[in-house]
Amino acid sequence: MCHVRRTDATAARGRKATIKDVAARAGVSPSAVSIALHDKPGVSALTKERILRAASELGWRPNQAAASLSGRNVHTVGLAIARPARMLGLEPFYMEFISGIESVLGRRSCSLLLRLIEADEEIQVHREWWQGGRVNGSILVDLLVDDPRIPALAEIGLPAVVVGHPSLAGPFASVWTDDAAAVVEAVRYLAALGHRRVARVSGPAALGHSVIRTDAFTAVTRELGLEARTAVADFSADQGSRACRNLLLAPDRPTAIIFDNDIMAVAALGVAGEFGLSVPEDLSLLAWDDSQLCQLTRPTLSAMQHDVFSFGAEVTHALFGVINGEEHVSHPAQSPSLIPRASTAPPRR
Amino acid sequence: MCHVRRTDATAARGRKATIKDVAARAGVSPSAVSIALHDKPGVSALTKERILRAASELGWRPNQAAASLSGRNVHTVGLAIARPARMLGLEPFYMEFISGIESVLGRRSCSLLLRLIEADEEIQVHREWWQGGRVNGSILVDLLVDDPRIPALAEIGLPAVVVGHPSLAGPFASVWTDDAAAVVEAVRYLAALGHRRVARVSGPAALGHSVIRTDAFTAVTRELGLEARTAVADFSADQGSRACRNLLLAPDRPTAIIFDNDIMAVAALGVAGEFGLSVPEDLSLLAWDDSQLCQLTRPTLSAMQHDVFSFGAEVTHALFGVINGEEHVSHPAQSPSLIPRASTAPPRR
DNA sequence: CGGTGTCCATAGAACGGTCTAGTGTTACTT
DNA sequence: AAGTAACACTAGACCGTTCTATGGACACCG
Repeated sequence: MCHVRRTDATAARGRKATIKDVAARAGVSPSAVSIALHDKPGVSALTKERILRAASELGWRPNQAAASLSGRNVHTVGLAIARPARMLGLEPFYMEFISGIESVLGRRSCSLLLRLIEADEEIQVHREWWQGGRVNGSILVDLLVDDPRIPALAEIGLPAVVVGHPSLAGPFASVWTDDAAAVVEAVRYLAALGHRRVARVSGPAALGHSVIRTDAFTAVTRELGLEARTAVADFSADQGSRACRNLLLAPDRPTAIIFDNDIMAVAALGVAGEFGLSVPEDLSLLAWDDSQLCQLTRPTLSAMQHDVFSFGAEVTHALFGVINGEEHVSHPAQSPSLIPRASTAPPRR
Repeated sequence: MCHVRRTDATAARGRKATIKDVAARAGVSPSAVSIALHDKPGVSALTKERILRAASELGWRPNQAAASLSGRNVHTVGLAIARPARMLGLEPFYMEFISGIESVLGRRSCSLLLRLIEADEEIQVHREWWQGGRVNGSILVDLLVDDPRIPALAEIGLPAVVVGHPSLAGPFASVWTDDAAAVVEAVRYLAALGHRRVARVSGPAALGHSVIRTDAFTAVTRELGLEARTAVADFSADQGSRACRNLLLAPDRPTAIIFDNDIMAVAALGVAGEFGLSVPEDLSLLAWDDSQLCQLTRPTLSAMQHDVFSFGAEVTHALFGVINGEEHVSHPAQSPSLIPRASTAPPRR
């Protein structure tokens, strides 16, 4: 389809212009064109102008594949995400994260190679990308405890940055948020409001950061002498609701619940309604990964806020560090901070 | 910096294995390796096995850049999205759409080249991608009325599929949902419930589908003799709320409002609360682009449902059609259909 | 035994750039 | 005037594949 006209010269040949066409039109050698294009010393200002004019007249852009082949830089980084499609759509996290990545890539005229996959395909995909020379490096997300990707991808020498605590990252550089500190802040806040029975709905237990948060939650509630309980879910509204129901059905139901993302917290608002509990009087709810979603609900949701956009940008920055062989790329990103809204309050006496 | 071990041979040479290394190890010529890899006739079963073993021992994958350079297929399609980062995060639409795209790409071991950009960069990005040989084709979204991308990208011969009505697509193939029919269905439904004053909060007026929906809305409300009003917003919660407030402040406020996406509809629930109006008794709300979001709120939101995942898949399918030079690729996708939930009901007398 | 296929395998030319090593010209030094 | 340095530009190798043309080996046929 799309019957279209082409610019003069390309149309005539029926193919895209190449560096040779440009060289011919400007009356120089291909080398000169390459030099002119990259602003390197070696051609006079006059010639350069002539070359660039010829290039734009022919609508020529250097073929990236050819450039990569000699130049060694493919101007691309890879990201593979393994979560069910439906869930991905709803989670604001990834899109914001990707936006952050792009904000750094754009400045370097690099692009993101994206793949949404099943978890067991990921090693394969990165192998293909790296060994096939499609990417300069990759970003690894959703790290598991003892993640099989770490040894496998280290083995093939993939330059990568891990999004997660260094303890999960093996030999890779990593950028992480201090989840433990954030959990402590959240629990202390609820304790200060007067809550004595506090629960938490976590993400999948296999995820590295779930474990880190769970450990921190256990430690800090013990330290403060709180009654604590954790239910495991998978970030989805469904499982979040179910976990929440189970917690509320227990004989001594908690007066405050912390959720590992905002979707589950939003879903919990509905569950509270089912139980005839009013938020925050009967039940305080505290979300994680604060997105605009938390401000859309009534009551608005208190949340542990996290600048996901900047986080993505920092991770990408770190990846370029790794690619360029810099040392000491790993570093913590800004810690999530508590944004109190209308869903948390002292418990009813 | 990921100090890592490499597989034997690559470590020794300090670089990735190439087809020559594989050929040498298997004791054949590079051509034979290429033939074996692609399952083409020309090598004996025995040799082939030897070659594949050598390849896997060296961890070799064909370099995509080199393959593209001769083979002409870059196994990549492009997608550039121009919306502010924050908004993208919240809109479930794009992630689901991308998931759908991926579901088709994955089967063909193609990848998606993604860029989040400012609107005025888009032509430039596609030029770069296409003329630089980075993509085999692109998907164009968020079509405007008289979109400048259409002539510009047709001119350079980019194979592309437009997401939107053919009237917006110029010479390009397109895949679209019948928005006009959906608007009619929505309005008829509200009219059948007994609503006589119906309003609509649209997306940006420059968007092609906003215009199509607005025209349909105007036509059908006139036909049914309803009092109709349209307010323009930009899909964001903020502007959605504001538009909703303006509608509700009018002397004869509407008893039902249709929104062009679900974010704005969710935001409107809050606004209704501000005004002391209960949904759906005092005010019916109908969302568009039904995502799980609509089921998370209380009351749940009635919505025009739209299988965005399949839509993405169909568009991608069509793009492959265009790339392969097939005719008659354009076609409508499934029309959105009404999912009545708790936010719509007959108006209070 | 020469002719004709068939099968296996290879040589070598693309593909479209980048980059190094070089050539030729001019200007400046001594 | 010879030497040299700076500059403008080019030839050609090279990156890692694919693909076409071709060659050799072997079997079958008349």
